Amino acid sequence: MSPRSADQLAQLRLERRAAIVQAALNVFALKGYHNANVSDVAKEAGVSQGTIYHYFPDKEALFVAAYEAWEIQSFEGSISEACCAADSPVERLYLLADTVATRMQEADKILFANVEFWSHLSRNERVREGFARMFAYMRDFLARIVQDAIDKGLFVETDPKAAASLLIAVFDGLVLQKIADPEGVDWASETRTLLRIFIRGLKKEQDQGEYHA
Amino acid sequence: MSPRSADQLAQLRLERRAAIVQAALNVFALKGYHNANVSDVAKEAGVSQGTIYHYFPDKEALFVAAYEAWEIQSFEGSISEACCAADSPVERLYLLADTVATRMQEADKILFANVEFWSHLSRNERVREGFARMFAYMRDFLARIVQDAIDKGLFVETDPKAAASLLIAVFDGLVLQKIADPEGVDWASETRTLLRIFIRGLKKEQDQGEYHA
DNA sequence: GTTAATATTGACTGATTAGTCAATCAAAAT
DNA sequence: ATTTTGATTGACTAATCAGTCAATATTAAC
Repeated sequence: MSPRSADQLAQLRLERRAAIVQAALNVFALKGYHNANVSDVAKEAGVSQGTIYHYFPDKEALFVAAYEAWEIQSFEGSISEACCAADSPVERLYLLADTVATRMQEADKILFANVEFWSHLSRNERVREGFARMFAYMRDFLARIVQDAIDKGLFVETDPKAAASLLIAVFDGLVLQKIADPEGVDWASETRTLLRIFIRGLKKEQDQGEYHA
Repeated sequence: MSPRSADQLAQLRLERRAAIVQAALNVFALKGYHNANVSDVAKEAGVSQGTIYHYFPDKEALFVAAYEAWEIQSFEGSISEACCAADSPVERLYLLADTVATRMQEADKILFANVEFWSHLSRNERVREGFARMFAYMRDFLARIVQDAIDKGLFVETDPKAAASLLIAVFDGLVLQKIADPEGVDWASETRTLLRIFIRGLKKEQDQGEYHA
């Protein structure tokens, strides 16, 4: 009917591909890599199994694509934005924690995806590279905030990258606890408590014997 | 040849079972649940595949047994001992961190097992229960130390269980980072830095602007 | 020494599923 | 209208592997 340009076709192809990736993310996150069949992904995406293999050479490539989509969805978007709203570096850390906590709470699926992906870290080179890239991105992002706080005389002298690593480690650890006991982790409160302790541990001037928000 | 009592036989049976469990732990930890075949475990244990099924009803039961063995190996033994050596609760925390760090460093296998087991948390009820039990054990253990520190006026008033959860979370998170980049995590130093920040964040009386070991 | 009971074996099976391919369809170009 | 190009399909295959079982070995009991 309506004639389309080559651009439009390429666009359509990208959209179809994106739909498959999104379906793969949903299915892998829900069932895990090994329990998810390629035909499950095809059904979820509303295409046939053959079509999947028209866009991806094999199941592993599909998984990696889903992993990268998750990576982007998780970090490139809202987090970095949300974080630039606050003025002081300390406020920025709190805001960042809140944003992460909110995302974690609303996207249960992603929690599972998370661990599923982690379990492939040790076995899939491309996943490992993707993780390393994402981790470096997050760590440098946080490290800049910590460095800023040090420069402004708010934090004691410390290695900002190490501090950032530790912050990320805590969030990752909380994710695991949430998976083990979904009702037991109150994200909003746990992350705030955590940050309060952590920031008090880094602050130069401190109230004696009292927390402060 | 030599006659044996029923007790000795039962003992032999237990030993054979333990050998299979240990083999399962090695194989699952190395290859992951889905990539490890029951026949691999049999070969590692030096028995036939049929024998495995004489001791365990199915692969999942074998996995859970391996998980529980790991659980016990990881925590019941050296950690609680090492931790009771120190006098002050703060020293006890440092000692505990060192012990865990050492164990993590020497047992690469267990790191992988760790994540492999985590990835089954969301899908296997028995693994989830085992994890919850182990987590509660560790958390209560740490919480008692924190409570002790609060009682002695060393730490500010805080929820000791929440503080303990956070400590565990950081260690778990560091494990993940270690898996993603095995060379990048210097356990001894990272865990000490972590604890220094954490303890300073909890301490009542603080040096202003300086860390102290 | 004979029998009973239990442990062990490894070849086999039945089910599952990643990946293929010949046939079909749809759109674009001529 | 016809051809060409590429997307789509879903039935099919080839391989894998958890779990079985009839046969065998080992030990205990009598």
